[in-house]
Amino acid sequence: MSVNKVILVGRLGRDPEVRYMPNGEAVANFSIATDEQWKDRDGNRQTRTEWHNITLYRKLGEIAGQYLRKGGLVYIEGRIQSRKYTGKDGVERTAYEIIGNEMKMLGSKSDNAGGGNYQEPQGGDYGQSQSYNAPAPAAAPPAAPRRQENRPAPAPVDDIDDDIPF
Amino acid sequence: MSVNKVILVGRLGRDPEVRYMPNGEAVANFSIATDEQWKDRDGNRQTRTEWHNITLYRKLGEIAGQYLRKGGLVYIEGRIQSRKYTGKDGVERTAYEIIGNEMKMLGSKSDNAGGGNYQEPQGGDYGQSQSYNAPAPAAAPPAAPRRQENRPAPAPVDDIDDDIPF
Amino acid sequence: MSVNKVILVGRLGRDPEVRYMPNGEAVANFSIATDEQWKDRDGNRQTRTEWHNITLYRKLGEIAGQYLRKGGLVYIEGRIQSRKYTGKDGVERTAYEIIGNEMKMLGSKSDNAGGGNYQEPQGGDYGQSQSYNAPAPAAAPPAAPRRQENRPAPAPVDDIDDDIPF
Amino acid sequence: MSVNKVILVGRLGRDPEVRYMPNGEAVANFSIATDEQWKDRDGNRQTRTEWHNITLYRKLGEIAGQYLRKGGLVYIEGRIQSRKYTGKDGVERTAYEIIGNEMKMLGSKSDNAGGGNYQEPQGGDYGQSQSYNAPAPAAAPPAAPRRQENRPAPAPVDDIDDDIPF
DNA sequence: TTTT
DNA sequence: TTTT
Repeated sequence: MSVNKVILVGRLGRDPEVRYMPNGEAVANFSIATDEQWKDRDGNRQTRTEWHNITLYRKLGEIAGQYLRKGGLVYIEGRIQSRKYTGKDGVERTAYEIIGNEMKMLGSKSDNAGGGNYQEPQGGDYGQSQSYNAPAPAAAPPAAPRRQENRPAPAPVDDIDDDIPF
Repeated sequence: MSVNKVILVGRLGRDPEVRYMPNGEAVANFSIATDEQWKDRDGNRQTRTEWHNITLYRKLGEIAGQYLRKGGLVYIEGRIQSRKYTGKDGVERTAYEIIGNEMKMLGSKSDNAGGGNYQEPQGGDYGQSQSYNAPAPAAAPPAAPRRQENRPAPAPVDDIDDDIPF
Repeated sequence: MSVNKVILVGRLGRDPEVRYMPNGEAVANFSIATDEQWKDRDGNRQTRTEWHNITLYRKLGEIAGQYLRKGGLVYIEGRIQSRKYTGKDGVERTAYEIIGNEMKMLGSKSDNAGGGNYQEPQGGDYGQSQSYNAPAPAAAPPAAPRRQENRPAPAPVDDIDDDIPF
Repeated sequence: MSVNKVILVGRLGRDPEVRYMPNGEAVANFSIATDEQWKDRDGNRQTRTEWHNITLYRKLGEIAGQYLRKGGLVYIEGRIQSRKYTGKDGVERTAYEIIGNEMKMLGSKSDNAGGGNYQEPQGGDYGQSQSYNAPAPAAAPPAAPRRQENRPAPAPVDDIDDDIPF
């Protein structure tokens, strides 16, 4: 009865952060930039960058952690989701994020590499069943950390679900 | 080089508010609900409603004011845009909204009517050139109010761009 | 590395036809109309109707058979797929269809009803894992027909994969 | 009242062909490949390539002719449109194409270059008002050829609207 | 915080 | 006909 769909193509501002929920499922967070350009009334070219906070769960989150890199170009399909939280300053705010259910690495050349000993070093597309997509389980410490092979360990678990959302 | 696209189908929580910028161009604001449903681990059906703040400029804004109504089903295509603002409490927050560039009324029956003496009383689709879409001009009092025929006058101009974004 | 996505909202020209593959999985076929309207150079309003052939597999196909009806408004998300076939006249042609992986019934009122003794008589949304979506298995006779409760039996199995694609 | 939207990201099989209508407006034609990959029941990785015929009118068509190149990665947003035609063999067929209203060059590196003396040698995004998009004017000889600077002249005009659609 |  |  309703549709909530977002399609983004943009570049990562940083490498993804991958954390694990108590049940061992991965949660990857990163943000991507999209730019819009237009000419103002004086004919001057203007640019505006929008940063989108992306959250990928489970298998997609793991793949993001393995293959996506700062500066890489990525296609994300998902939905908009808001979340209320209270900051360190005691102020309630609303955070918005994109919960992705589809992710495809674009830009075949240098960016988003990752290589390592994986079979898909360059590009690929990955889907996730919408039906598995329970809304925004809060990130939490991993039962079994499952360290990534070719990148640093995820942030310490006590950093998770801190007061700043992204 | 990047894509920022949102596609929503949902119902309006209230009638649109239409205001006018100094140059006489319309700005319509309203929010629409999308629902997602899933089963939790106990097999219980869960529902979550997300409210999306929509902004339509110019011709699209005028058409929204004329035809869209609380409860009506609408298709919106646009882009995500954030905006920083400082609330009455002096706290800075970020508001997110969807700047629509396409709008189509769905739900042929009672909702979204409007009828009046227009030729398209029921449904219709309306596009807007992306190139006309300068990013988020701040809403402002109308140079020439151009009252809507079949709905109440827009909110008093001194309400516009107040501290609460939506 | 690539994206092939179609989003349609339109009305069914006929009730869906549901057939079954040898393994018992459902395949629903129907077409939906989309209209575009524009003004020609003389200012006359023109309309053009495009008919889209939709194919839904498995669970989505079953749900379509149960709930979608001629005239009903439906949201379909999927991908474009072509298929070569040779007609009765011995001529090879290419058929295009939309393989849907998401379907949502819109238009809450009379259309698309179905009612019966199902829990979701009016609207609802249904997803399908992309990963289950093997490309276009040919439709075939059912191993176990599983008659639909509130609609006529599917077309005789020897009609399936005939020379005319839709 | 309806939506007909296609979003594609894929690579061009050849350089675009640009022709001109009698009124001097450009029409660019090219096809792009999208791939889907899945594992069959034996766990073997399968690939299927779909070729999409793209048509871009006016400004978008000119930009495509200037910047898009064989092998380049491109984002296309548009609508599905069918067209009946009779081939040399006297057989009537239906051709499907995507009429694009948005085009963005992706893949910043080598592909899609074009450089020349233009200001946007690498990537960029270009929109087109939906409202200008009259359905499929037939391609025709140019009133004023307007030769492209950095590519060969368009196909001879008597090749246009021949019996084979793409 | 990305990229051109 | 592209690409990895």
